[in-house]
Amino acid sequence: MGTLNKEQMEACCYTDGPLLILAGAGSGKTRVITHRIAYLIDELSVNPFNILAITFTNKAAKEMRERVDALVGFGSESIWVSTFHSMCVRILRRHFDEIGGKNNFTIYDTSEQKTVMKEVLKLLNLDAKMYPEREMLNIISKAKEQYIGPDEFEKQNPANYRNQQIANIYREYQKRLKNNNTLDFDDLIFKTIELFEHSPETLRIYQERFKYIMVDEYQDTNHTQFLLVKMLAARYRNLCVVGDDDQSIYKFRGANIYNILNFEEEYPDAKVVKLEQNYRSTANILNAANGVIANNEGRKDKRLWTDKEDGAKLQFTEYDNEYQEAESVVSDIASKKRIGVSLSDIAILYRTNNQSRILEEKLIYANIPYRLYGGTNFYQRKEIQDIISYLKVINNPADDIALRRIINEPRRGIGDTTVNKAQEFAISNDMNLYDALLMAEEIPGLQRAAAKIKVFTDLMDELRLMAGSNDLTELFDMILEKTGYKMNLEAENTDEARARLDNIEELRNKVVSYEEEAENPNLTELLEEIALVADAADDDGDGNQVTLMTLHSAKGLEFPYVYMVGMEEGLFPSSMATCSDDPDDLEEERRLCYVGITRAMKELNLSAATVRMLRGTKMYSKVSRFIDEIPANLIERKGNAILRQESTGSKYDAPFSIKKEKPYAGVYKKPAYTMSSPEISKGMPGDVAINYQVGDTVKHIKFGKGTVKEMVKGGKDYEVTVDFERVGEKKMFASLAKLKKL
DNA sequence: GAACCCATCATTTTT
DNA sequence: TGATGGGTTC
Repeated sequence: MGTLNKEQMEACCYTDGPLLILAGAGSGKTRVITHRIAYLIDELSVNPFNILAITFTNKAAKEMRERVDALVGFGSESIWVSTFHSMCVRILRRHFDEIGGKNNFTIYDTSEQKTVMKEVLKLLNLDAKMYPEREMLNIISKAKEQYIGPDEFEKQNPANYRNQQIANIYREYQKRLKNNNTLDFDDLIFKTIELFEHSPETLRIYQERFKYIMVDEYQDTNHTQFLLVKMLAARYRNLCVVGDDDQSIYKFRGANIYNILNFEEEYPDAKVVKLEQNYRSTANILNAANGVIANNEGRKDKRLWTDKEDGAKLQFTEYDNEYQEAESVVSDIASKKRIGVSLSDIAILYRTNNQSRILEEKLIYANIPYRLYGGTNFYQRKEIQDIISYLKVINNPADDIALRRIINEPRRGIGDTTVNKAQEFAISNDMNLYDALLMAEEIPGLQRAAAKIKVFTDLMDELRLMAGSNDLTELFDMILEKTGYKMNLEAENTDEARARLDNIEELRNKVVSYEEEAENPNLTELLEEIALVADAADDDGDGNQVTLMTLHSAKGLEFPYVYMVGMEEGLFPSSMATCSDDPDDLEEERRLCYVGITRAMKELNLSAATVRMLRGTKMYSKVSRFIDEIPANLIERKGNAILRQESTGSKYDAPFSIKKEKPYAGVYKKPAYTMSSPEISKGMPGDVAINYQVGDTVKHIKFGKGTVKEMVKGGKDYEVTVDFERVGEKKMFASLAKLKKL
């Protein structure tokens, strides 16, 4: 594992012109990207400043940044490693004014979008039953993903009353955002494209800057992201996209699988490299995954292989009901624990979040610690939103939504009637709510509340003054004190109030750590980080826990032991997909199954329940078709599943409607790659004289002094583990790290 | 402004 | 089944 294999190297060294890396699950994709960046810098002397690496999640960005840091000697800080959204924010902060915006905009999250939409519907006097907020926001989001503004929306859709109304809603919604000096998530990308279209000079700046562009998880990009990348790469065309069409599972959120499938049509001179060697799973697991995904049509032709051993067969058990299933999974985990398996090596994966409940119950009962991913976000809690709203109003008084949220929180006698009057006045005078409050005395009908309003605006003005000094932790504490928010909670003296105080404390910690880390801490950037980096609670190092998560959130992760529960028709694949007339919906479920299977390294246990309580009613389901798509020689069936296979007169209707045996090539193995191709090794990193060994003190250009702990030879490179005085242990490649013996 | 009742409606999620 | 939201009542 020390070096790159042939294809990985090929992908690493092909740097001029468009490149598509089809990276199968577990094929060492991140390694390739990071090594590619290192190669660009160290071997081709590309200025790190000219490199852009785009990821989808902050987590991925962070991981990539760390790995690049470890590989690249110097200058890695000037590489842009960022998500689409934070990249766009960074660009818009400098140029939004060129298309009539303000560069100090704030970002609205989903709940704020919803509030805006409610107001829009009220203003337009539309029935929320006919025009539900959620659906409206969805339609707008889909439009924005297609780079369709309100006017185009009206033009492109059938000219009926409803569509006209929706276009009006869209227009009004945008107007509100603009008045509040805010953008929603989709706008970040939309407006950046708009900026580039409107101002070719600005686009040119970024084209010149980003001479080398890499996009990870390319199968997850939506249309606007595709457009954005295309614009940026248009000049130098050094565009490298990495992805796996078989792992495209985010269609529902706008991902367009054709971005990756048609990459070669978009870029006819594109080079394609396939990474097909899997380093993660046993052969049995891998071939099970291959067997399942082979049922999809219109995929890129590729087949994962491994030189690992067959390993244990997959297990499938059908239980009577979901309680039995959960209990059995948990007792299995308990026995693993007893023989010394680390709980952090175990994951339970399911299709829908609500399946976690029973599992949690049984885990708690069995006294097995677990970590649940998903669920309510920390930032969605009321108290957190409240405090953030204070920060938002201080930062951007035009933010009506945040203002309304806190104007009477805690109670200060400014009720809905008062606020509504002020809001009406604001709208008819084309000003924002805060400005209206400042002149409350002159607003008819507000004289009585004016005194209270003044106390509030004075408080906010005072806090805003404090924000100017940029001592954010102090500002945070002042908000809690001066608004009485903290006092109120303390006075409540309930468990709930104490939990809220704890959450606020946690938010405070985030502010503190932001201030410590930021180069130039300021409120705008803090809020941006909160909006953009709202990942579910940081991993607290406490490792020995079972992981519970949806199949979706498991993408990109791996676990030695995996349980996939709820393998039932109607649940997985979901009934939405089985009933859909778009066959791709079913294929997407299958890809999700493929993702799930390929998370497992050593052992994969699948299970189903014959009867399951679903939405208050008992559901009798057939076993998931995906179980039958796993080649029979790779899987052992237990429980009801066996009864069904053996006796035709089952109590429930024959679960296996699709029983025909699919032709299968059998267990597929390739010998491990041996490096011999002179063509590939030419100019590769690796011809560095190594004059140090384990125990020596060495110096790294960035990390400083350290001691060599371990050197693993692989091919012509060494993977060196060094314990640095300042930053602790790091793994790096001898050829790239350029360590000097002291 | 809080407490309560009824109706409704349910995938997947990041930014 | 159970969470959520709107509307009503005290």
